[in-house]
Amino acid sequence: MINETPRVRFAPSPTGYLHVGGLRTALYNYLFARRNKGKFILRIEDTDRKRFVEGAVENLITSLKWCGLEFDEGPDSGGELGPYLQSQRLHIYDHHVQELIKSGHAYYCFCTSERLNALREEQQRQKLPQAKYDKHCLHLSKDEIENNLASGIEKVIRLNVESNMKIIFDDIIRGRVEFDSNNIDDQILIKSDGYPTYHLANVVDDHLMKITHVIRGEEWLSSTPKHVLLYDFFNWEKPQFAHLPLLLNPDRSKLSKRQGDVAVEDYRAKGYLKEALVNFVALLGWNAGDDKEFYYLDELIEKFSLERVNKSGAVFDLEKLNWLNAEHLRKKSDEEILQLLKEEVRQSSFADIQYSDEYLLKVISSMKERVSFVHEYLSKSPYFFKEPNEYEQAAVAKSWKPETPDQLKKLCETFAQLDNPTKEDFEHAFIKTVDELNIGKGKLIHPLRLAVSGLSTGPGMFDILFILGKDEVIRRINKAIDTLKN
RNA sequence: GGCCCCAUCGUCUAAUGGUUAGGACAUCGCCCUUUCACGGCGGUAAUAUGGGUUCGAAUCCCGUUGGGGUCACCA
Repeated sequence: MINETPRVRFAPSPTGYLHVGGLRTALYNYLFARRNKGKFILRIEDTDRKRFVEGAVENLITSLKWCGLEFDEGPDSGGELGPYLQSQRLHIYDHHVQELIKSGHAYYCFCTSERLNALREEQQRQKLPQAKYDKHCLHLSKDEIENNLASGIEKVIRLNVESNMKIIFDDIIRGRVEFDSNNIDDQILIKSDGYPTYHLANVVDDHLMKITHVIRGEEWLSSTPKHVLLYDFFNWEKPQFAHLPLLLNPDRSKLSKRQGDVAVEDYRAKGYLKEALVNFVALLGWNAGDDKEFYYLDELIEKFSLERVNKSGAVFDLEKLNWLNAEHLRKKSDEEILQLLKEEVRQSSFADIQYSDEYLLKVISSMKERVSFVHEYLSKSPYFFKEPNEYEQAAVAKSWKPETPDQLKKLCETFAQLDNPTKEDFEHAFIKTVDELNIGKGKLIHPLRLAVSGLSTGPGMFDILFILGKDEVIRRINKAIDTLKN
């Protein structure tokens, strides 16, 4: 145990997508493995045939890889201790559960769902503290069991939990946790369809796959005593447990679909950078003990430790995610952003217009401090991609005066004389014009911005003029004069 | 309801017996500025509560309250 290389796993059920809570669990497992030179394993817990979702496993892997979490062993990456799909390990669970039956720690149960329901209702009517199976089938005779088995009636296999036992385990995050076996039900281990339940499968697989640390969500804490019992009954060494605090909705309930996006692919589709998502989710429940909040994955690996994971749940705060996205986006080089922007343009309504890299790079450097998402280059400065067709109402009312058209015409005449103007040339020409007009700069600069961009906000005026170029600027001014003259 | 977990600004968190309880997001104000941002400066804002222990408690113990999780032939 001491010098064993750590082996951890992320064991999601393939429900169709990667939940951000799942991403956080996967990330902590990954960081722990990389930090401690261990192995990170992906195991798919697909033992519920009713919940089978086509393509879910592929989708899960795609999301995980998009985030940069590469696993060492898993369904599509091989490994010595596979298969890594539980549905392909049925014979293994079957083999092990037979041992339990032999040793008396598990037993066949032939109770119908009608009897189980009646039992539960009766227990509720009596206001018993909790509903539990009454161990009816534990007391069946050998012959009865043989006959039932031979007759082929439906059966399950249950865990035989003894009463009056203390079940204690140490959790890395929560410390010592204690349960009373009287509160633990005779959990079904093998379902009537022959598939194992989570409890059996996860213990058998974690043992066989030599998992050293079980790092999972807090929702598993209350079923951990069942797992501890199984390890003891099998006479297996237990892994170390670390139950992570839950990710919460703004109302502090467990993060769920009803209150917003929960799938990694949703955030990806909304334009969040993987660096930001990973950085954000890492900080939900963990910190290095200092004030650093901006991290890349490799820095997280270097700093991560389970000992610094918090105990209490954390609200998934979109505002902070947005801020981190902006931070990560601004830290990228213009060339990196160029690639992202070209992809964004390709998927936009401007797809068939050609913009040169040189042009887009100018747009990027002028807008970089003003956007939080790549798609905002298009939505916040559409005028770099097409001429304005309408003009911001409030700004027109505020700055478009009766004398404005004539002043802008004069400005156009000055611009027209420029030869391949730089930003400074535009500025000088502008100043010369307002001087001749004997008006303040502000008198003309706002209408000019409006005429050229249709909006009242954006990069420096002369940056916009330079990026657009002389001919386009003059064209747009004339169009604005025509449109707004009324 | 039983069992289990948790409890510092609105949110994420730091402070592992001695701090004017710190930082970040958000928010508000000021500066910068032709606009909007970025940036800079500053403000509002927290130890749930009652008892202990201690010279001293956000920190340790107990109770209360509050929140969450879990009680399936789902994971």
